[in-house]
Parts: sequence; C-alpha cells; structure tokens
Amino acid sequence: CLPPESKKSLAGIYSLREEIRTEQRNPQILFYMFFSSSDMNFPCEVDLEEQCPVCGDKVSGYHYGILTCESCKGFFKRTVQNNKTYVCVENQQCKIDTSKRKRCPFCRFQKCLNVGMRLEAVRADRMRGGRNKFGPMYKHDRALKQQKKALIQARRLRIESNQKDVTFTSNIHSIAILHNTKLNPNQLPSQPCNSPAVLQHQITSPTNWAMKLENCSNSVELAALAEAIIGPHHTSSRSISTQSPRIPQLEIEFLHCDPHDLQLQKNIFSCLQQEQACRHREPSTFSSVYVMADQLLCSIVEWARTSIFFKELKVSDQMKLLHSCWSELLVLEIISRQVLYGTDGGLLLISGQQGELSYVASHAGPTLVSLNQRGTELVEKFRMLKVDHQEFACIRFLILFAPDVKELEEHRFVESVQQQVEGALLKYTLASSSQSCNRFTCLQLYLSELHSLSILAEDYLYYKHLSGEVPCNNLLNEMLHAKCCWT
DNA sequence: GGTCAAGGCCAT
DNA sequence: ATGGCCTTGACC
Repeated sequence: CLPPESKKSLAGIYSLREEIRTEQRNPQILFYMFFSSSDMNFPCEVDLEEQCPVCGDKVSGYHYGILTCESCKGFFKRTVQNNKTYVCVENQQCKIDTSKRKRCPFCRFQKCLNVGMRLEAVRADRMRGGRNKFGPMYKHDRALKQQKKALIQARRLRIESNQKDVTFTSNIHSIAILHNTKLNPNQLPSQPCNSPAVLQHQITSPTNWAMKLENCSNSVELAALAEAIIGPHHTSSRSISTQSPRIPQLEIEFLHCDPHDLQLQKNIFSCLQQEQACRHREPSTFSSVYVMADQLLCSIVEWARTSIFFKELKVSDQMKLLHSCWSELLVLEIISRQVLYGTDGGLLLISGQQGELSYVASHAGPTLVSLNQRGTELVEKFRMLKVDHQEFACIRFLILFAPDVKELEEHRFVESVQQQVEGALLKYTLASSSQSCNRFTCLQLYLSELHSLSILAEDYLYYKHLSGEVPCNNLLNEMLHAKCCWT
C-alpha cells in the first residue's frame, strides 16, 4: 500500500533532486536597499553603548541630526558658523578617532557630513535654546533604539523559555511603550549653504544612493534616506500587495516562497483515497487529520528546500534544521491559516474544509482539548495584533533558521540569516504599525508560546505514533520516529 | 516645571 | 583651535 507521493521520508525527498550548491552567497545584498549594516546587527547589548560615529568618543546626545560626542558637536558648529576652509595634506582619507581627530579637520568635517550631521541644523541667526525641526527625527531614532533593546530582551526571554521548556506567560505590558513618530522628508530644511567647507564636501563626497547607504552609520540618516527613496509610510493600511514599495525586498522574496495550497489539497485527497483503498473503509477523523498534517509537513519541507537562503545550506544542515523545527512550522501553518482566513469558533482544515472548535472540545481527550484551547488562544492573540501575511512569512523563516540547533556546520550563516530576518521584521513592524509600538516584541513573545505549543503537539503525536494508531508510510511518522535520535 | 539640543564661554 | 561645561528656550 503505497501513498501517491513516493517521497515519504526526509532522506527520500532530498534524494529526489540533485542538490545544486551555490558557493557564492550574499544574503546581505538584499538588505542594502533598506538597511545599513549597523542597523541590522545587534548581537549583544554592548552594541547599544553609543559611540560617536565620527571619532568613537562617548556620545553626549543628539547634535545636528545625529548622536555625537561633545567635541565633534563643537567642531561641526565652529566649522559651519565660521565658514572654515580646510585642506588635507594627505590623500583625503585620514582615519579619524579620538587621538587623531585634531590632525586633519578636512577629513574630520568630511566624516561629520558623511555620517549624517546636518548643516541646516546650525542656526544662521545663532539663536539659543528651543527646539528645531529635527525633534521628530530624534524621537523616531530613539524609538528604533528602544525596539532594539526590546528585541534583545525578547530574544533572551525566548532562549530562557526554550532552555527551561516551560509554558510561557507573556507580560507584554511590562515592556516599555514606544513612540513611533513618522518622519516627513518634506519637513527637513534644505537651505543651500555656500560655506567653503560645504562646497568642498559637495565636490568630493559620493552622491549615489548606494554609496550614501554604505556611509550611513546611524538610523536617523537611514530613515531619512529610506523615506526619500520609498516615500512616507502609510500607517493605516496593511495591504498584502507585493507591489507595495514599503515592503522590504526580502519580504517579497519570502512571500514568493509560500507553500502552494491547491497542490497540497490535491495531495491530501489522493492520500485519503489511498488510505481508504488500503483499509477498505473510510479513514477515521484522526487518520484524516493525521494525513493532512503529514501532507502539510511535506509541503513545508518542499517549501524550505526551495526557499531563499535555506537552499544554500549544506543538505546535512538543512536536515538538522528541519528535524529541529518541523513541529513548530506545522503548528505555525495551522495557526496562521486560522488567523488569516479562519473565522471565530471555526477550525479551518488544511483541506480547505471548515470544522467547529466546539466539536473538537467535546469529542477530544484531555491532551487534545488542551492543545486546542492553547492554539485558539494563540490564534486570538495573533488576530488581536492583526498579524499579516508578510509577518507570518518572516516568522516562518525565523523558526527555520534556528542557530541554536546542535552541530550545525554553517552555524554562522544560519545565525546571520536569523538576525537579518529579525531585522526585516523589526523594520516592517516599526514602519507599518501606528498603534502597537511594541508589536515586534509581542510577536517575539508569541513565538515562544508557539514553541511550547509545538512541543506539546509533538508529544501528543509521538504518543499516538507509539501506540500505533496512525497511518503508515509517511513523513510525519519518520519525523516522530527520529525524535529520539535528533533531540 | 522638566527635558534636551541649540549656542556661548573659557581654560587649555 | 579644541572641548568640557554652562545657559537658553521651545516643546512636552
């Protein structure tokens, strides 16, 4: 009795096609359009200790558009106010740090401009005190930094939660409420300035966007650039259109990688027919659900194998990652379907059929009832947050690229992809959410809940697997069978 | 009234 | 000329 698809084991799926290995990989490239490297990498809290982007000295606050030290603030002010002209005696590429910053004012001023200090923030009338038009920009930047801190906090919580394997109780109200002010490039003053030092900058500095982005070392400047390129964000709409210019390129790639539902449903019906033909009777409700889960799992593996970044990994690493996260991806797929397409009180099956949650609650055993209840609660949380298609696409990748999986050969690559996906998601939530400013943190917390739910689901299926109450010859069985070997 | 990013002052 | 500290004043 063979199922319609012959690729019923993970090894089988991998042996079906010849692996095309691409040695040239550069996941960073997609991000250069919207993110600077400093905006993307936040491996530890030390990175948040601010250093002056010009000389590396201790930052004393926002000055002329960015966070700088007191001395560079004074230097920039004197240069602009007094129309200074400097000459570099070297090749205009002097290194500027705390010890050398006095040596070449030409290169120091160049660096000031390159990192984003604004000429127009120096007042022509020399009026003291008050506030300038950069206020919202500073606020925006602070919100971004707060989000980064929250991200680190959430990541730590998630790691702790995963290690202890305890049920996660979220307390999202304890996370600082963040401001999310919008930056309008039209509000930025852009007076022409004819100071010699400024003209010298205009002549010598790179003007194309790519170079400007590479030079961009602070998020205020980056936000201004990004908005100048893609236009101000529309906070009210959360459309799915992949044409929308505000969706970072990488997320468009993710959306294109979605599993194909129609093929999946076709496979499910074929499997159910086979099951019926083999056993000469209609499959039980549990068997049907098991077949659906198995086929969904096949489609998830197929999706992963052909996905951006994942297909670049060595096959051994791909298998390790899939063995580690299959149940989480499975639960995520079921939950995201309920959030995006389901109805209250309903259970949207993978086959496209609609069930009732109350039926499950009244006919299932205690474990399944508990699973059902926790799953429903999580669906409700995602719905409250109005999590959209793009965000689920990112979450799928976050789960798949888990650098904490043991003995990964390409651990650093996996870690780098996860960090970049986190960055993309953070940027998206920050740009598209007007009310829930700690949206990203919420998503991280829900991810922990998803993880603990998947462990429960896996244990339940494992129990069923051991008791032999499940259809044979399928990928789900293989995953459950391998459970003890891989974990 | 507190905050904080402007400009100002002045010892080095 | 530099840079640490002080004063100012719009905005919250």
